Amino acid sequence: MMNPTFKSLLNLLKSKGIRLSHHRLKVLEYLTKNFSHPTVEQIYIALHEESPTLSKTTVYNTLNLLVEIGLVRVINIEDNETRYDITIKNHGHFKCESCGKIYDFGIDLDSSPIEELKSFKINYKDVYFKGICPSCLSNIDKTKLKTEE
Amino acid sequence: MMNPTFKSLLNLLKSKGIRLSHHRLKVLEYLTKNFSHPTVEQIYIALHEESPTLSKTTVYNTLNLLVEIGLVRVINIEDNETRYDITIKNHGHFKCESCGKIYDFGIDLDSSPIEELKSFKINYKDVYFKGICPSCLSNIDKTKLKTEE
DNA sequence: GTTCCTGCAAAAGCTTTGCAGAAGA
DNA sequence: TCTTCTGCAAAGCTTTTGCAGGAAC
Repeated sequence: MMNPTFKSLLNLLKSKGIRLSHHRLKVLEYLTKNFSHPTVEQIYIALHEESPTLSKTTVYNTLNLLVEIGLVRVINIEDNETRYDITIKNHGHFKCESCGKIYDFGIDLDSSPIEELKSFKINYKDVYFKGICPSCLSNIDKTKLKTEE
Repeated sequence: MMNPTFKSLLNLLKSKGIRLSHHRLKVLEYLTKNFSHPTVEQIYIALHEESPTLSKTTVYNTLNLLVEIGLVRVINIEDNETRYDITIKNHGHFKCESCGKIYDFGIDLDSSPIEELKSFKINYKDVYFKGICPSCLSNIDKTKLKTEE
């Protein structure tokens, strides 16, 4: 049930003096099971079904808390939606402008440091790409073929 | 007064059938003169002084229009502030977490395409870094020295 | 003279806040 | 028991919208 990674997360929270309340655990569990870069709304809707007493305020509070202690990253790929990501490893985010899905991709910006920024202290690096994903590309092709028939 | 770049911008707008109204020109001019990645608020406050009839709605409308036709880029480095950038050339944005200033830096992600994304159609690439800028770093050092005196 | 733009006010979203009651340690 | 968390409602922001009057062409 409880994988080692999840358990180590809980220990980290405990060590910071953060109470492992029912709702916080639910939010954490959701994030570790769904790497879909969810919005607050998505998390709330999903968890509210099984925990009807959960409020959106608590989802906000919990996410802000997790971001603060560095367990969760904010994804600002779009200006009208804030998304959250629990994956720690270095990666970029690609958002499909057609279906809205967000894909992770590996990218290592540390291997060749940027000369211009050598006297800057860099704490976070975000890479956001936008475009059309392969699945939507092939759908567009099909639509074209149909139209041209 | 009107540099060639600015003139070519106007021609581009004309060619798209966009009217060169007084307020639109003011917003465009502001963007070409201030590479400070301003927010809507900053543009509004600056221009409202000389053009008191300018409304915030028009600033929003104009910026959305310019983004739509690809003349201006949206910067979502922070989730509580949308910034705008008229520079076309490829560059990343560094935001100082201490003073809030945004710095441009050159970065070329096209030279080594990402294998994982070879079947994706990529339309936009954004690179956002956060940390502390040299100026704030030296201030922190000075403060430390003072405290330790 | 048309068409499009602009400003105002209101509405729509999203996120935060204050506080009393509930739950965790 | 004491501290912290939670939910509700309200407030605070930013951004969008509807519409009548005004400016651009």
